[in-house]
Amino acid sequence: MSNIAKTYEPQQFEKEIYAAWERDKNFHTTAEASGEPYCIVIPPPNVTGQLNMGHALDETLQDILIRYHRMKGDNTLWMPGTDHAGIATQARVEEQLRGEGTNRYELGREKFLERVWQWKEKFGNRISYQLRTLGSSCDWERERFTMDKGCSAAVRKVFVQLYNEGLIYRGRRITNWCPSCNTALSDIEVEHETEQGHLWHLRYPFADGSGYVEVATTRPETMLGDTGVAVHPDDERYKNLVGKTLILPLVNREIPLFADSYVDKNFGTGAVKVTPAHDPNDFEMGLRHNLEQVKVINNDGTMIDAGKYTGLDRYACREQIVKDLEEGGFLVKIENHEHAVGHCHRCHTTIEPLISKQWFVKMETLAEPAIEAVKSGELQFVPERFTKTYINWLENIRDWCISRQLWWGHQIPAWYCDDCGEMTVSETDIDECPHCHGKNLHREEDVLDTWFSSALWPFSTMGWPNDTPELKKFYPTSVLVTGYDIIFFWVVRMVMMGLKFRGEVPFKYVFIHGLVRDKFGRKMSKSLGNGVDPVEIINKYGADSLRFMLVTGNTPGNDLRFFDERVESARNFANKIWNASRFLLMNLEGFDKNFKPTREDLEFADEWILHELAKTIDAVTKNLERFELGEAARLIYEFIWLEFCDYYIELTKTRLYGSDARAKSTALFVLEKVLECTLRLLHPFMPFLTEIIRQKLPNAQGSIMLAPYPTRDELKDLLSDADNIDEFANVILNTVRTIRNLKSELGIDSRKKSAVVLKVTNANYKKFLAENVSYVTDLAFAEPITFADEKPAHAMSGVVDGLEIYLPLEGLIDVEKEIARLTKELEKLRKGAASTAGKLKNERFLSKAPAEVVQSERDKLAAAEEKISSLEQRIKQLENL
RNA sequence: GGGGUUGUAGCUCAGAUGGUUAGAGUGCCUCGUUGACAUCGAGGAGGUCACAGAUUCGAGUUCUGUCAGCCCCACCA
Repeated sequence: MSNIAKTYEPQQFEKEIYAAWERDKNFHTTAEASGEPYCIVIPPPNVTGQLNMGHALDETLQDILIRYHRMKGDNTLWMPGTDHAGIATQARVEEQLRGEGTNRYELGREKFLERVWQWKEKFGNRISYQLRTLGSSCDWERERFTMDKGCSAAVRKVFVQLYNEGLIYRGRRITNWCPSCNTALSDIEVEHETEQGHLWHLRYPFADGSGYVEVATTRPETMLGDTGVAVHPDDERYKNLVGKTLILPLVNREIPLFADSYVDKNFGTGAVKVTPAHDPNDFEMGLRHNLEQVKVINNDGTMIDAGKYTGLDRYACREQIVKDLEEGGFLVKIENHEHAVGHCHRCHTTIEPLISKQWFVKMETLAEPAIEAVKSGELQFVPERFTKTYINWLENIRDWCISRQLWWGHQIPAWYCDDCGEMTVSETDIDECPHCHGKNLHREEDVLDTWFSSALWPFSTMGWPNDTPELKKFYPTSVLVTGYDIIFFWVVRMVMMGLKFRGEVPFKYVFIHGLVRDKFGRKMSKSLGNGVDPVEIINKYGADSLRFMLVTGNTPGNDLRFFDERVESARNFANKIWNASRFLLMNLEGFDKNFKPTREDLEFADEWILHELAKTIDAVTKNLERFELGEAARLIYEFIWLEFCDYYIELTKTRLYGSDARAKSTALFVLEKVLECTLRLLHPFMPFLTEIIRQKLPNAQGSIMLAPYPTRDELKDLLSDADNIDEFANVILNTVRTIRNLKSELGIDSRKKSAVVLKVTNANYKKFLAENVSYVTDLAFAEPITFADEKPAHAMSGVVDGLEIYLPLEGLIDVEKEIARLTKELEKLRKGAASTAGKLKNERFLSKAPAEVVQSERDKLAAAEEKISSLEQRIKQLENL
């Protein structure tokens, strides 16, 4: 049993343990299993590539909650799966094809899709593998994919119903178009960035030769598509000119000068050139004033139907146009101008607003209940501040463009009849037009926005539209864990669809985390090359270390920085646990595993550590329930390292190495009890390490992940009901610390034994210290310790509440230095006492503060005064030497 | 133009419900090789909690404003 390696080597056991868990079906549950339902559906990673650090954080938080609830006895389900990520995945495969010197059009839709499915197999499997490496306890038997049969059926059902209810419509609209991805995008897929641009002032002459109007534009190339110039109706400068006709320079088209209140009188010249085909606002104005839509920019970003400019790229055209305008005398001036430009959030190409026929979801009626759900508290964000972001967005929502000119995705179930021209939307494939019974049908080529299927994820994964036991048991799910960056993309849409199709929110809590950044605080990205592969970190430090690092030192909703040093620190913690366990296992050898001590067998140190353990269990549980996972982890860390290892283990050594068998058995019993309990407490955070160690403990059976989460109650037979455990422990610990300090000041090796004299002033501590003085000896290497009422003449001294401590060092101390040291300490004490005394002199404090606060201030002052006077005496004594 | 968020030790961050002399990790300095652990142990230095007001007996914590950084939303050409 003691043939346990000297250092923690996670590579030796993590994979094996995970395989065993999976083999034993420890992750699996059914709707029929007992316990309160607790369910999380995974935010499905994209099959575009591999898991990144952001996923690692997301999965770790989920796994902690899942493992905690599973141990608590809940019927716990973690539903895994992946997302087809339409635009992103298609782009990756197209990139691959480009490398092979071909493209999707050459391949054709069917062959191309085969290629994407191959890609999906490869990367989907890699993601599952990576999730396993992390220790994620997903129910793999239920793994889903947004384009699998069930999810696709759900998509169809939802689409058709929304269409039939008039909530999905097809329309010719101006939409965001990415010339590189060659598809329409929704508004939130456009990222606006401030760019330094120019404002070109142009001169448009009147047809009658009576002068000109000056317009300002940031996009001169669009002037080729201008079909009007607008001014504000109240603008005095133009009042008499409205209705006149202008000649569009270079094109020589006649266009009207008209009035529209959209125009801002104070911007530029107060006159706007209007290009209905290439600007959303102009599009609206064009509709209001019946303007022609002249399309001059093509889907690929080149000019079309633009005379000599035809075929030029939009930016090359801009240059040429400006040159030509200048030559023609139409350019007035060029100003620098900062403005926001939209970019495709996938490929970062500048967006081109274009008119095309697209499919939209009407959002307003879907948004209302989603707002209500948050306001009523049915749905809660953690941290709460994201509620505001969510509501604000929903209240200003616009229709959602859901069609994409891609091949990879859910093809829209609409058919056009070439005979009668009617369109039919159908849940099942059709080969005959229901209107004219014609057979010449062709299906809508567009696919749906990826997020359309993701929006159904919480119920499509549970078998909807069938009425399954899973839906009954686990919907609504307990919590959604995700980053703040996809609240709009995903969270709101799930809520809307959940409410619409299930009549209930899809989850009760939305637990939001931040982004994982690099050590300089930059976003991890492919272009910066600063991404860190979680699997590499796991190979080096172990999954437990990575998990622990990710969950500590951050609070819900905030970003965190990734450092190797922080993983190292977590690994060191794992090593500490490893060695503490090794210590116990070595000592356990050959001992009676069934021994149970009586209450009388327990000594103070035992009572203290059990008391601390119970406090830690309470605090950890409370923080887990509040989603304060980092705080919970920190509490366990402190308990294990500072209390259990640094103090308690040291205090058991006398008994373990002594000859009293009963005392040794008692110490071993408590050591094992505390360690075993702590392992269970820690298991959600560090699943592998806790499993392997616990399996080596004699009294633990079965997998730790199925063992109960520790409670104070399970310790009740061992817990002391004394209420002064903390106080007495402090007496010991403060005394130890003071002695160590004194030794260090003197340059004495901390492990070298030194004589110590204690003058105990607090009567309550006298008996306690006399009985437990060996703790001071053991922890501070203080021996012999004698109790005295007199102070030794030559000695270093220290004062703690209730006693004075002396290191007698005949002739060894430097009196001057000692006086200086004590004086410094005295100053500190006086400062504290003065502020306390000040408070106690304040009438208003005495009358208004709660009694217990006042009392504690009094006690504090008394203790401080006692210390001060004894220090003062000590200093005086030294000065008289 | 709105909204959010951050500002605490050299660095990275904790500090529900206001109540000792503000903490951790890491880095730094001194010391330590025999029995769990150098992936360690002991000790130490280091902070007027961004700034200014307000509320309060009492503010890192609540409120207002200022400054600085980051982020999101938004149709001013």
